Amino acid sequence: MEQQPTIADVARRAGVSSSTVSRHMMGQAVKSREAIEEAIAALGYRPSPIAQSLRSGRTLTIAMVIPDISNPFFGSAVKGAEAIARTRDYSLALYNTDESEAIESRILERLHGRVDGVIMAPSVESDSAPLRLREHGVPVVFIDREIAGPTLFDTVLVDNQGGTAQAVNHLLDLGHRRLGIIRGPVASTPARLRYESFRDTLAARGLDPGEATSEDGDFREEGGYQAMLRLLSRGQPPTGVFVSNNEMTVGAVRALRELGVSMPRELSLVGFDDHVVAALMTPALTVVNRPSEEQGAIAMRLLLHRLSGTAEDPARRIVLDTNLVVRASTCPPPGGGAPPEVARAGSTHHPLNAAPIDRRDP
Amino acid sequence: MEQQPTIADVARRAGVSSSTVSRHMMGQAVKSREAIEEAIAALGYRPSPIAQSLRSGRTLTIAMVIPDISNPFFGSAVKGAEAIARTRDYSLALYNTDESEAIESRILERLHGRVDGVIMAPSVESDSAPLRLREHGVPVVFIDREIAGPTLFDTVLVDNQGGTAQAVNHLLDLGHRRLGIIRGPVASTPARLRYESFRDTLAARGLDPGEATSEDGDFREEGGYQAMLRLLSRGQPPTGVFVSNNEMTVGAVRALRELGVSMPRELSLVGFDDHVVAALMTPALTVVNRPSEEQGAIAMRLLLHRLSGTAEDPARRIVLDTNLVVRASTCPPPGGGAPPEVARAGSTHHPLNAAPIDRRDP
DNA sequence: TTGAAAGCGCTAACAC
DNA sequence: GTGTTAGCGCTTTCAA
Repeated sequence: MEQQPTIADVARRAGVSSSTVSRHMMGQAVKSREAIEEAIAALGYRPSPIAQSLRSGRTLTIAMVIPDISNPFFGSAVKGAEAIARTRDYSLALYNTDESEAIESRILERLHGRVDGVIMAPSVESDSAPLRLREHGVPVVFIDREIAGPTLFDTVLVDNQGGTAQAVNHLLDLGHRRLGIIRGPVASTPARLRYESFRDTLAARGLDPGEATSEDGDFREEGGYQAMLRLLSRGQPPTGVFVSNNEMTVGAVRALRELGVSMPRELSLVGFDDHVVAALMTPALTVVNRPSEEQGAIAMRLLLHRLSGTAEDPARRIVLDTNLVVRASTCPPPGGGAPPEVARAGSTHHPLNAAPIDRRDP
Repeated sequence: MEQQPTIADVARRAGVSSSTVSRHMMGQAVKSREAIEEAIAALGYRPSPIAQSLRSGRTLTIAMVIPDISNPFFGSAVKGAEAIARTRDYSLALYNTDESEAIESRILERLHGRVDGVIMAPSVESDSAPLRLREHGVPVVFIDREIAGPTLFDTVLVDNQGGTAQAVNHLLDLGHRRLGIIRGPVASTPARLRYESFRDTLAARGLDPGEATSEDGDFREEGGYQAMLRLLSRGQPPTGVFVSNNEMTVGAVRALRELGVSMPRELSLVGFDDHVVAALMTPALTVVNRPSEEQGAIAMRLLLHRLSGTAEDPARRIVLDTNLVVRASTCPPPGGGAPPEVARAGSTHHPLNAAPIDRRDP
């Protein structure tokens, strides 16, 4: 509970000036090294990071501003980012926006001067707060989402279009013709891209996107639950449904169970984002998977690279590949569809995730 | 990209001294308020948090040091803690130890002077790093785990003994007599307490704990998987198994499926910690649940209370209740056991989590 | 090789 | 009510 010793204390004890101690700390060769080291050890001296920051103008801290830390995707991304940060002696300050633009903008306002850079998933594409940060010289890297306008920021996305196309084509290949989608908040990048790509893929296959049913969700479990209920209350409910993210998928499955709709016999489901346990559900879920920890790590690397400031590179936009993990929540539609051989052609099969499933009735 | 204006810039523009500006910022009444406010707005002045910290000695940052951010329990705890912190204008710095004592101690060393307080789940009970932080005047609150010795730190635990007893008694009530446990790393608080309580509960019910089979795990999925494989390779494998945490439960279920062991017909399983999707697996998992977000929030409240420094209260030790969520992964053992009515008596049933489950074969 | 001094941006005595 | 001054702990000129 005592006062931390300062560099002046060390200098006094070693019989030198504080500049000499500072030089020693900076790795310069110094005559009185031994005495200084003795004093440092005896006093337990540690330089004050705050004072160092005030001098250097650098905080060695990166902020990560994300919509929902309890979403496993963001949890993994944070883990990946933190691991990289630590290897470079940076700390990670975490902020949760709860998908709220208001909260996000309040957080961002407070970030000036506290952090050297920001990794964020903007809650809406119309967001202008990142631009203000940028104007103040704070580099920003987008993860998973971006904002409208010219590409000014380093960005790490996944191939939302490709992933969605994989999912939709998989359903079409199985023979489904009445498709549905549970969207996310379409003001956000991934929700918009996944929705657009859903429609584009249908059109590319000669189907009328207008006939597909779609419901709004909010990227949360409850939203997925409600959306699925609405989807099934239609006169002609879809036989194949694409759900735009992991949390909503959980809610959608819950709705199916409550209504007693058999999956995949009556309804096939493909989700975006893998859950650890998607493989363990019965039926195990067919999902579009992506490297989430890697996504966070790459964002952090981009940001630290920019902070190292060697070059004024143009903004980089990195798009990571997805892969379709075909499990048991998809099959041909009730009326019959394409044969399985055709259906599964072209889809990526991930054997590790498709562990044999005990179908015996408990 | 321009230089941030300082308080001196504002003072100059408003035609006053910087102390007057400072007073205004601190909420004092000031004659030249209008001119100052104009200058602040025109220049976009924001006080430097670093400089404020250097003066005040406070960083308005709390560190949270946890073993695994991608574990949903810790994810929720972080979410709860961050929410409380933000209401008080504190930031949360997150550090992931990956269950490694070495990494943890390196992180803690770097924390001096960077944060006002620390919330942590020590990786081992013999950990002495928290004591060093404490000596340097940094308040520490333990979450979920604690260290050996006198209670010097505020601590927020769950009722590991009570929760384990609920689980074990549930299995015994169902008629199981050959029980098994998959332990966590017993150098950590929850792993030790859950293991001890497992044995104590057996003894209290007149059974010999020595006859129960136990396997070491590491609180990770892979450890649970391996432990379950070993457990089942015994001559007389248990009919009821208690798994000490959520990640290991996922691994254990995977092992059961690979081996084609039917759950719960051949083997009943109870896990500690709920997963969002535990309810969606088939069979849905019976688990010991606890309020994880709340646990993080309480830890943060305790810490901020201590920082407000009004009183030198003794350390507080808060133990949160668990509740047993009975789902479908437990039933009487193959040879037959107590009738279900008796078996389920005394267990806490959580209706929301026990949604009806589609048992039809897909 | 080293010390003295200035200054990073802010706040709090202390005077007036 | 306001300006002057000192100082939080550090690093880096500038001289010696």
